[in-house]
Amino acid sequence: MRPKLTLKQIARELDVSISTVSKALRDSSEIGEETRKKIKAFAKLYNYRPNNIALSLKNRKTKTIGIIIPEIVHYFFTTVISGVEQVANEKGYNVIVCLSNNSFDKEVLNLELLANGSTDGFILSLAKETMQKEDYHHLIEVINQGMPVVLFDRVVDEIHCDKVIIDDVIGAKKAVQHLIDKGARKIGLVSTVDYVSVGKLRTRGYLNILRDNNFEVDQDLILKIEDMDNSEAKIKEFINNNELDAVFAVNEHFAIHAIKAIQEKGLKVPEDVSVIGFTDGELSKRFIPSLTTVSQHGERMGAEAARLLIDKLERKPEDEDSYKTVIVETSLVERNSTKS
Amino acid sequence: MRPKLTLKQIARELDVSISTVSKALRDSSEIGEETRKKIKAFAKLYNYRPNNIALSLKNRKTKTIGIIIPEIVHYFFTTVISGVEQVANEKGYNVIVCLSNNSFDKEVLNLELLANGSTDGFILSLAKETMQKEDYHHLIEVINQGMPVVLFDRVVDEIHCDKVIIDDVIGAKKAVQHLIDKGARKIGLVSTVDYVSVGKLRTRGYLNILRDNNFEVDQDLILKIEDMDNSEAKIKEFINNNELDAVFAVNEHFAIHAIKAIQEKGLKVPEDVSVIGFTDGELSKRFIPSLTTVSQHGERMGAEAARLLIDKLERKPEDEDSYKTVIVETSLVERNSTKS
DNA sequence: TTTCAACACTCAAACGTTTGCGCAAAATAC
DNA sequence: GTATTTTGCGCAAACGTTTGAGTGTTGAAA
Repeated sequence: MRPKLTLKQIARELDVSISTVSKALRDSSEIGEETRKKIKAFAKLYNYRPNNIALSLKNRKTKTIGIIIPEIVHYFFTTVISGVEQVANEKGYNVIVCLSNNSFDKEVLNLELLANGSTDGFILSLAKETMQKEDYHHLIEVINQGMPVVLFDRVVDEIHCDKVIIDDVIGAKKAVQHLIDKGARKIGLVSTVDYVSVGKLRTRGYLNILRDNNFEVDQDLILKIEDMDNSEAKIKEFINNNELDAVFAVNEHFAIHAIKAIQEKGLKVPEDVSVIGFTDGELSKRFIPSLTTVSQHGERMGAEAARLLIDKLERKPEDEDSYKTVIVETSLVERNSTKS
Repeated sequence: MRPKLTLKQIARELDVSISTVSKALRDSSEIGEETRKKIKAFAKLYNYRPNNIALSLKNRKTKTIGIIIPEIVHYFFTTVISGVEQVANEKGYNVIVCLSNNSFDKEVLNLELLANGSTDGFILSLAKETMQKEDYHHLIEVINQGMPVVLFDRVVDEIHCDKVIIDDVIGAKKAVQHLIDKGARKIGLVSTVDYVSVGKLRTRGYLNILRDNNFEVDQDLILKIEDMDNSEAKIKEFINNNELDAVFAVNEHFAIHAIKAIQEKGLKVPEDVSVIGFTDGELSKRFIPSLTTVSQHGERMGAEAARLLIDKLERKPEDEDSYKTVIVETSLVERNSTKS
């Protein structure tokens, strides 16, 4: 077990100075042909690699970007990570992933950790708890210190920075319009409570498109789920108490629970009731019937976020610094839970 | 936008030396009461946080562990990350996640990156391509340089280090025995090609338990899938060409394709044919019928791996260094794809 | 009055790099 | 043979931190 080689060791071994070694390895013309060759040969033989930490300290940048997500066991977020990773690697950046587990405290902790030199900037989706508390000072503090931040998916207006979001309203409209086009008249909505911004926006899309089509809005056809744990029961009750011919659910899980409930009620999907979900995951593809969904293209979102961040990192200090908001378009993926 | 505060700046501002500031903040008794208070107050006011990079360089450790996984859009791996993260955070470690995307070259790249000072050690599951090539010199090199490594799930004997695996053979036996107990006689196996170690081991479990029960092994009842892309078609063909009363699949996807094929053939699950999968994910829980599976407890594996790694990191140099292999037990989760 | 310890603080080295500058010797010019 | 340039290399500072050793002042014991 030989320990890691440093410039100092090479210098001692070859009886030259540290700077000579450094310069030789970087092909400086200051160093003579012969010495240079000798040093490079030695370095290659013993597989010298510069120490990243020392480089980071010297250069005052780490070539690392952080990403903090609310939960990793979640298809959408993994696709985002995947997108971030691809772009980052392409541009020579490293990715460090942290999980907030939807906890405010853990988000703060992670932020502190990443902000104290470990990363050059980061990409973040807010924890649920943070959005409830509406306490963003930790993020604002970090941004004020000059650390570039890109928010994605779960964003708020109070934080000024680059953002990547989807057109939740438009996505929802597309979905509901599709249901209407296929003949649906009584369309149920299964959403989340309003402090989850995506729930609010998708609900707005639903309402808007109903109005656009001169449909009446019936509040009884709208279910807002507070607690994920009893969502299954709530949805079942909702389905049983209403005569619907279509359901728009703001995520995969709700959609699947709806389908289950519909089938248990003795009705058929999509013959009797059509169902559309939001977020395109494994589940949507593999479920029987496979789910028609609004795909949010997580990978593209991650890629956009990474591009925004790296652009900011590599721009000259204050070259121009307005904050951009990139909207990644959703698309309707038609499968078997809606009439074709 | 005020930039990050350093010891030097505090020192200049308060007209003391850098070391005084450092010592005051660390409550050294060398520093007088009054000065100490003044410095701490100032640091608190301006929210001073020591620079991680500088600390890493000084201490020669980063308090960061790396984890390299073949693909992140995969439920099992995300649960492993989740487990690693929990234990790491508990012990004050940071986690940096890299993806090899099952590519040998990217695995090597990631390894180099993480090994050059960015992390104190890492946790890795081998890329498929690496296992095909059977080329492990990059890992062996890193281990020889004294970097602690823990391998999980996809491991090989050629690499000497700590390992966390599941009892694939036993898990498969449990599954097949369960099928036999429920009366199955013609049990099909849907597995992967043998260079994927888990495929090989689960196949072995299947074969062993058939022998233990004095069943004949019929090679026609064994399907080995090479290419994920055409797995659906292959499985359909397999199901159609054989009269089975049960199927054991080595992962969720294969299991679901099997169920689809069975249903399309006009048979019912579990009444006519029982199906058991391996790996317990979202899909298994939510599919209709929900899947009976062998759960591999990814979270527990991640936690174990992190514990092994951190133990090694915090042990005195060469306190004792044998390599351990931890086996995380699988358990059979009975749901609705098998007879009860 | 001298001696010495205690106190409160500063210096400087170290972690592993990079890089502008300086300096000697060799090579060229006059 | 002297003056100047070129060549080849080393010194030292810097990034931000920690820490043992050193220093100067004070106060008390001898």
